[in-house]
Amino acid sequence: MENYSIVFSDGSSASPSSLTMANHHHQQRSYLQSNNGVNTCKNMDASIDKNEGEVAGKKGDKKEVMKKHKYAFQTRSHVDILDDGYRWRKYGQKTVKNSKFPRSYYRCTHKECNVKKQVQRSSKDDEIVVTTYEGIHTHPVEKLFENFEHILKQIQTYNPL
DNA sequence: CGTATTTGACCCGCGC
DNA sequence: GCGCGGGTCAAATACG
Repeated sequence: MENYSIVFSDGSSASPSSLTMANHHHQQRSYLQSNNGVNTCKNMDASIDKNEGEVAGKKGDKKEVMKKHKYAFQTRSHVDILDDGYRWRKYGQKTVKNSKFPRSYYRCTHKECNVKKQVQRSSKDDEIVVTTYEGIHTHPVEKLFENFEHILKQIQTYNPL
């Protein structure tokens, strides 16, 4: 878990003054197999646990050991939905224990792009929005402003797989 | 009319 | 086995 100070340049309402990011390196195959490829983000879960309670693993494909790219970060924002240039379709919402705010589940609307993300507001500090990305887009962004894309690139640069 | 959201049902893993 | 918590499906609904 490392901290970054990133300031958005457009000054939009979604602009975080600080951004904390947790990442995970899934280099342990034995771990993957022992869990049927389920939860590959032990470190990230632990870091989120401190803030929000438990985060369950996702059901995975046990046949092939595929890499799961999962990135979680939290921003200070008054809006839940950060426009990162992609289009997301909401497919679920669940209440989380130990949190008065629900968690929303989104999927990338692009065809054959299986990227998912969760958005969850902290119950303690309702200014904090925790966003979890899973997967890598198989297509370019459509939108012009690439603020968040830029941030993601920075994250991936700082945390090479 | 096509697409996105809402929302309860459903599924699954896990602990008791 | 059953209940619980978390994640997803899908039918109904909303919206342009």
